[in-house]
Amino acid sequence: MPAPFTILAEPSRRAILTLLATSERSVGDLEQQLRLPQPSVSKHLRILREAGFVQARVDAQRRLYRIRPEPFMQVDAWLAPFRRFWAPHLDALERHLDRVESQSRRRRKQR
Amino acid sequence: MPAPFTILAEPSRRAILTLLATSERSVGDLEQQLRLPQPSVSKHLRILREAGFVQARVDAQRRLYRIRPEPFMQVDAWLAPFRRFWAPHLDALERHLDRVESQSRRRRKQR
DNA sequence: GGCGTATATACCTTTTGACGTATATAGATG
DNA sequence: CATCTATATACGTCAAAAGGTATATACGCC
Repeated sequence: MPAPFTILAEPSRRAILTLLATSERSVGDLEQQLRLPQPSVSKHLRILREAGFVQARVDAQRRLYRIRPEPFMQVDAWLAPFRRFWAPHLDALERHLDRVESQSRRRRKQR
Repeated sequence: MPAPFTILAEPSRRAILTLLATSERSVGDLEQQLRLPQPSVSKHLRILREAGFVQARVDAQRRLYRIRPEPFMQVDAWLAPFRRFWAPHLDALERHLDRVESQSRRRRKQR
């Protein structure tokens, strides 16, 4: 299996993941949002799935894709040794990120 | 300039950066540590330099390379929206709102 | 100035990966 | 069962990127 960074090199795949970060989506949904040909979306999703970035569940003819955390964690772990170059107060940063995450979750509830 | 993720897709470049995370190093130093041909190291360093990942300073005939934080920060920022999928600091409210996702996470944990 | 060391670049070859088009599969619906 | 919708795959083409070899540049030292 290719390394997570190899997978993330492709802009359309990053765009797909960013959309899925908000919510589960069907292939057609992604196709519309990104203005990409359907086979292209399916192919990227296959690569993302095989690399563990996403997971599909079946809903009639549709496939609903959602994020899986493992490969992201690997990327995050690889990044760790470099954080000291820009994050002198790591715990302050964590608090900040937690706050941002909480806000986005609250927003989602309103739908 | 290519996106940071494009640069990081190459394994030798990630290896170079990981070595530089510890300390500043010369080209020959990297060449030895990684058992790569010298032109290969120089070429990767050029790409890393042009993408802002590293910076060189001159010491006689040698070039000493060191990490620059900016592109790493960009990667870290891109990763932010995905942290909620594995970040352990979930308070009660967030657990409630994320019920569906929590179920899939629990299933995966069992493996 | 000639030579050794350190690094960079040029050029060619090969591989990898993305894209487009066509087609296959699978379920839904009348 | 014929047809429509949703998604996946197969195949051919093309371009970007990596690797190897040779050579250039730059500095230090005798």
